[in-house]
Amino acid sequence: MRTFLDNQVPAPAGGAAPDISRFLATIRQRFTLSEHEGDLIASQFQEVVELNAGDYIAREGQKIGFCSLILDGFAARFKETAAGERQIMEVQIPGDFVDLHSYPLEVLDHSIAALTPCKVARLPHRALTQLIEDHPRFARILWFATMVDASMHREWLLNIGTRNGMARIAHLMCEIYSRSQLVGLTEGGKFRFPLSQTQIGECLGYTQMHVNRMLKKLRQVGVIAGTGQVVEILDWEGLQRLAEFDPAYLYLSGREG
Amino acid sequence: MRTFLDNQVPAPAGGAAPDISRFLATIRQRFTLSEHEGDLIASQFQEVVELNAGDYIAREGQKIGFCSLILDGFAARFKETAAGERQIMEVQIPGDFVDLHSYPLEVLDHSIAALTPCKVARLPHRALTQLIEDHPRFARILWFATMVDASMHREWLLNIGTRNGMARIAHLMCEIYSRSQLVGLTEGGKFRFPLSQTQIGECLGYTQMHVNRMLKKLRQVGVIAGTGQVVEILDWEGLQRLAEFDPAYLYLSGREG
DNA sequence: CGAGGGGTTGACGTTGTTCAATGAGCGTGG
DNA sequence: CCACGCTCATTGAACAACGTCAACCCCTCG
Repeated sequence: MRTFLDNQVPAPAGGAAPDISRFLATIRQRFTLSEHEGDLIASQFQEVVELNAGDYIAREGQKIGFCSLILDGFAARFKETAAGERQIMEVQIPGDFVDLHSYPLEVLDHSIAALTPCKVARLPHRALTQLIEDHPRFARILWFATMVDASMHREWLLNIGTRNGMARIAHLMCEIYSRSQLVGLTEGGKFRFPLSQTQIGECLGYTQMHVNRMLKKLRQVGVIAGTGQVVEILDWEGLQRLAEFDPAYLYLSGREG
Repeated sequence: MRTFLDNQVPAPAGGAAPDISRFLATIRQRFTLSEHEGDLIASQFQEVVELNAGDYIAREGQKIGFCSLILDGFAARFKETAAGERQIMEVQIPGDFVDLHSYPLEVLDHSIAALTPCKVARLPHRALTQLIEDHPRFARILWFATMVDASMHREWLLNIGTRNGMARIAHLMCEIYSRSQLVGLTEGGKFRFPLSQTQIGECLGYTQMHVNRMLKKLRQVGVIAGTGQVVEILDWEGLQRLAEFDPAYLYLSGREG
């Protein structure tokens, strides 16, 4: 992966609304949403851009006028210390409406960058405001979506603050697997996990070397297999037990009905 | 402090609207809000309850129908592991609208409990819904308030994930001092900091013994003084530098104008 | 006056870091 | 085609940060 650079390659949207079905799937997991409402949201997206690994989607301190939805690829929210250490706060997968936070906040407190090549659809804040005015119900849905991010932040705090070694890494695996499953990105126990060991360390507060050793132990214990871009879960129950993983914080079950 | 128990002592609100001026001050720091609008919000609060240290304000997994605003005292958001280790995710001070998250989420992913005796005003979700319907502007303001919590979670992740020793503790001190200042709870460099060393540890992922040693070092270096309920900052610049504290994540400056 | 919550301190063990060397894979240019 | 520079992964040994165990203090409250 290249370092976090800023060269974006805009691609013409071609007039047709982008395929945001993965995003809609995450919404419909929790709210009822008619086909018409889904199309309405999709039609508001203005452009689709292709990003390289390392490209910024949003930048700390910047005032941006649009939100981005990941159609394809992986991204991450992160902040950096003065010494250049990076802390990743959330891994973003296809279907994630990544910088919805920028809508109420206007100026972002953190950055978001592509971890792999990404396809991203953009929705101007103006269109969002209009959408909410016409359909006040959407405000609650979008507010809810951002609150799930906050819930995930809290679980990560619990993870980094109280768990150690294999459990910490196992928990990250469990989360990404569960979320990938929701948007149809798993095949049996296999799922895409394109983070380098360095990036896993940046998620968990570990060095790359320590991540390497813990991954080795996880493989030795027999809960996961695969070392590259694709991870296979050999013992889902065991992995969950090891990580003390309880998916409640992801709010995957329905609310309204 | 007693352990986190569940005995709440309701106190009659007496008909008059509670004094939520500290909360309004935090809002007015970022948005313009007329006196009338402030009174309108205050009038919606239904009851004021007095809590003992350790009492729950909200409980993980519970479905609650109201939000709580801290009028007086300190509280904390936290989660627990199976082993009983507690991770505090946010320290709540007077003026904080603590479980506004429960409004969009309905079921909370974490618990909130009083750290000291607390006075808390309650606002039913129904009243909140009505308030937003009548004044759509309030939705943005409240959404914003919850997003600042998310921003604080991210800074805590950075703190626990990348900083160590004295810096980690210094950062917590800087945050509580800055936020206390906003609601008029500082006197010179002095502010109330009623967390036990155990609780500080639960915020930062340290044991009580390690917190003790780091506090000792902070005192030796001469940036803070005081060991009990009240902490005095002797060298604000030095403390900030040590902690790499940048208050931007608290969104204390105005937005709308 | 005894129990129990906090705080303080020391010796020692564990977890995770640092430094350092090595190899595998992959795209680029000669 | 191969050499090269690069990123990523792997491993070992020394070291630092932090946790554990244990003892002791002070204070408050019943």
